[in-house]
Order: sequence, then structure tokens, then C-alpha cells
Amino acid sequence: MKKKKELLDIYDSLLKEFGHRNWWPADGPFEVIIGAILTQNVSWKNAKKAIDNLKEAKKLDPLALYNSEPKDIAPLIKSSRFYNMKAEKINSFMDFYFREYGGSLEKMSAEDPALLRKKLLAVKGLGEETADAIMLYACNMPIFVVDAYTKRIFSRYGTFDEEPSYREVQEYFMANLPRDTALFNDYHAQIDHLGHSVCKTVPLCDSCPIASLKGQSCQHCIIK
DNA sequence: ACCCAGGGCGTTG
DNA sequence: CAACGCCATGGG
Repeated sequence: MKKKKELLDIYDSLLKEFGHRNWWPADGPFEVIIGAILTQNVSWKNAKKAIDNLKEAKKLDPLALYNSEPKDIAPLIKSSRFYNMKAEKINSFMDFYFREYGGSLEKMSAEDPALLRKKLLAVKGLGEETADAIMLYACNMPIFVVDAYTKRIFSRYGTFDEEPSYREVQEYFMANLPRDTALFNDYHAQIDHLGHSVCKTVPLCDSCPIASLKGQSCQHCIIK
């Protein structure tokens, strides 16, 4: 119960410092899914470019993507880095999406969460983070998304040992926070923002939003 | 000229 | 299961 309060306190600090991050407002939840694949191991900026290209080509649409071949998608998403592989990933997801849910996000969102996660992980190209991101940000399911920042920040903070497993971190957050989709949504967004903004540019941690670390040198910074 | 970004897969040992 | 190579752009 002490831990429960601690995670919420940290979130409150982040919220106070950064405000709501309003992640993935998107032009629609379907766009979120494609975005989740395109942003794998690449900056959101590069992923966004690919999304804009798809949109311009009228391809950011379930049926259009379903009826497209990877070789037609790949050139549009070049900026997303591993574009050939990502075109395949989109292709395999679309097959799954129509086979299982007829291309309906409503149906997919009505699926049992545990089962959906299992099914998503079976799709080639979707790992834990992407599957969870789809479930949280597209289906509005209360599942906590873990990324490299989450592991790094909270292991430096002392919550975990150095290389915690995905499941370990996810279980910790979900066991010590209220099961609230909006909270999980913004918490992950806050962590991400913390990860690649503040502590990279501030030499001393005077502005560190984690209260207990404020004023310590960057040697102890939770980011570095 | 470096460095690394909102990962995941296939192949080893 | 850990370690490592691979995929192969763009901004700082």
C-alpha cells in the first residue's frame, strides 16, 4: 500500500510538471494501430511522416490497407525506418483484423482482453509493447504499456533491478495503480515525455519532476 | 561523422 | 531464456 501511493505520487508530480500529454488523440483509433506499428524503434516524428504519406495516398483506411500489398505500402512508409518489415507487419495485422473481427474496431474492442492480447502477440510483427499499445490506445482497455524508458527510469529510481522483464514491470504498475484506462494512458505518455525531454537537456536535476530526486546531480538522474 | 529513436524476429548457445 | 545480428531513415 505504500508502493501504491508512491506510484500515484510520481504520476502527480509528472502531471503537475508537464500537464496532460494528450497522447494519440489521432484522427481515429484505427490510425492509432498503424501508428503503433510504424513507431517501433523510431522517433514519432519519422512515424508521423509515414502516416501522413499513407493518408495522402488514401491508404490510411482498413479496407484500403487490407487490399494493398506490402510492396505498395513500403515506399509510402520509408521514413519509418524498417519499412519493408513494417509493410509486412501492417499486412499481417490487416489479415488478422479482418479474419477475426471483420475489420471492426468495435468487435475487436469487445474481445476479452486476455484473449485479445494472446491473439495480437500471435500476429507476426506485434510484440508486447505494440500489442499493449493497441489495446490501451485504440481499444481503451486498462492495460499498462511498458517501454524502454519505463524500465530505465524506474530501475534507476530503484524500483527494479537493472534489466527487469517486460512482465515484471507491467505487473508492478498494474498491481499498484487503480485499473483506470485514462490513468494508464497518460502515465505512459508522461514517462515517455520525461524520457526524451527534460533530463536530457537539464544539466542538474533542479527541474526533475520526481520530488525525491530534485536537486541531485545528474549522476543520480533517473534518466541517464 | 557520429548517435540513437515510443521493437521485434530469427538464430545461437 | 539471454545474447546478438538484422532491419536500414532522419534529425540532433
